[in-house]
Amino acid sequence: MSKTPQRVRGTQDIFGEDADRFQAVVSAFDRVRRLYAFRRVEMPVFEETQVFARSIGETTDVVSKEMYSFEDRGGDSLTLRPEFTAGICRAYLSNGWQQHAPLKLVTHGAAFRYERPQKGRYRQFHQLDAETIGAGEPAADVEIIAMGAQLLDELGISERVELKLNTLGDPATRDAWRDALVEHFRGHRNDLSEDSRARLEKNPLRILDSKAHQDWPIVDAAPTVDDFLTAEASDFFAAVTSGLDAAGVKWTRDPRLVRGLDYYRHTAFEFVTEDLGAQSAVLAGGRYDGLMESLGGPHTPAVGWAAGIERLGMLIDSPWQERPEFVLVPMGSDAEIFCGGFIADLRRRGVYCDMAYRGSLKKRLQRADAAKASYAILVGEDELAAGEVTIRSLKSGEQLRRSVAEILKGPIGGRTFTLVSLTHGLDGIANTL
RNA sequence: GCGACCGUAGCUCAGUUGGUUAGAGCAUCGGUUUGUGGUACCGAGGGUCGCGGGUUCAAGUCCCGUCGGUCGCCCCA
Repeated sequence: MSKTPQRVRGTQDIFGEDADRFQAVVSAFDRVRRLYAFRRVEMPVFEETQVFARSIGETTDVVSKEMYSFEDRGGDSLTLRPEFTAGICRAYLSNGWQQHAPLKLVTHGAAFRYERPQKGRYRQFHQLDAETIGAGEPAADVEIIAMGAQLLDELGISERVELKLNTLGDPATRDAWRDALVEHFRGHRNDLSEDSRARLEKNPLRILDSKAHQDWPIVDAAPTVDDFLTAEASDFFAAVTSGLDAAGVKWTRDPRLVRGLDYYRHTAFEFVTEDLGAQSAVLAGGRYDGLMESLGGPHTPAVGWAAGIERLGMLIDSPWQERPEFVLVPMGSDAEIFCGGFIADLRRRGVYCDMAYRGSLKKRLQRADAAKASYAILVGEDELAAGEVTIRSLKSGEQLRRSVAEILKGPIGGRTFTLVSLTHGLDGIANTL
């Protein structure tokens, strides 16, 4: 057993291609959210425990077992955010953001749940989050789902995911449906799995997505929400589905898709995949019109979703790795000093470059090659004496001498000028100076 | 919290029915070439075989425990 500190369970050191994947997901998210006119917010990583405890209501198991809660030095109970929604709602209430309603927001970052790690599931994980607060119109549901769909499309994984959609109706619908479900499952109590018999008392809606095969016939025979939809709830769902159709977002109805908490109303949706083991959801959300009230605020309709960055990162194609255009290769201490200044000049002009400052010339060129740079810039005594550098194409091996003064003639920020003055004449690049 | 499987070099792994001094590839460093990368060849460093106990003449190998990892169950706000 090593004496050095180890990574704590369920955390990740994300490096290399995984880090590139992470960044690719976040970049796509930021691009798409701008297209939909969602504004960026940055939220605290921790909140008073009650922010999350009240948002998840009576499910005390989750509060006590699955939240990262701790006392600070003043004795206050704080909790690392297990998700973004509750914190954003708290901010909406405490900052008077009602004045901006309907407010379209996105954020992303780390979230924390004390769970057993498995594929696509970590204790510190990372989410994208989108919320539209203060909008009760079905158009808000359509817009935010369409944004999720476009994100998945731009990530190139729309073929690997499917949008499942359901409605939970309004409170009257939900209560009636829930009662009917309980009655139905009680009638088949002895045929249910052990887990589902326990769920019958704690969270009967969850029996609908039971993984136990023996439950499936009973689930299939269970009453669906459609039998209990009020006229308003039915109209709302019809507006959402026709809006999605108009937006060209493909969806399938999943009458078993539910949310356990009472504040969820109407729309529930999940983009699911079969490529992530037991974790099928990659982007999921719904309308949570009752949440603000459970936090003590006024009735405020809202809809949102969250998506796991790691899960999305696992699904996308390997992203393009950024590579330097130039690697400087100084030979000798005078050249190293010169290159330290020269590379700063190049970088101020916006050129992505790096310097190989260790080992023999051979080693330095190997490093330039390993970095997948396009060109190496060699500087030794000859070059210094002449006020020049040698540009070597790492593709063709062609080399040319270039005047330092000419390269640096262009303005700060003059990236194109600098690139051309370095590379023209190599690899068929014409001199356009 | 429960279950299954897995822990050997920095990484990926091999290691025979238990049998001498535990191996390979990749990576790292050096050399063939002290101013020329990708390819090739040569060499070097790097391991208390996760940890503890047991069985045995002998344990990387078998048994028990423990810690860690992976996957699944529960849960999924």
